[in-house]
Amino acid sequence: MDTYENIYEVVRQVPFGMVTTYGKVAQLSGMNNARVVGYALSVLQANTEIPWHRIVNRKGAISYREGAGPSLQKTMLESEGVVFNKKGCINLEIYRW
DNA sequence: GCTCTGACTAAGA
DNA sequence: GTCTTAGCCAGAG
Repeated sequence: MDTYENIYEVVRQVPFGMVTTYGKVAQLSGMNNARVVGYALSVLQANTEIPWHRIVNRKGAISYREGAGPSLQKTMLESEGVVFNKKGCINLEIYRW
């Protein structure tokens, strides 16, 4: 459990209206493995306090099981003021934490 | 204890 | 810019 605790801690530090990448979280959490970060978020519950929707892949695109249902995450990010481009990707130049 | 899979990333083509 | 290959660590079988 302590393994993912670092990851959750990092994600929780992401400010409102910003996003970060799996690699960044992995590096900050000391995991150095983006896949584990994704796995850690996958075991999170919907009523969690962790802003998992602020985590995107390196392209800035939504990742919720590779296109399983990104509409929810996109909506939540838009509610925070995050803007998506035509490809449905976030401008990491602006919103990257 | 070994093998496969996985919300990924970096490097090469 | 996109596609492919290799690598990383942690769970599930």
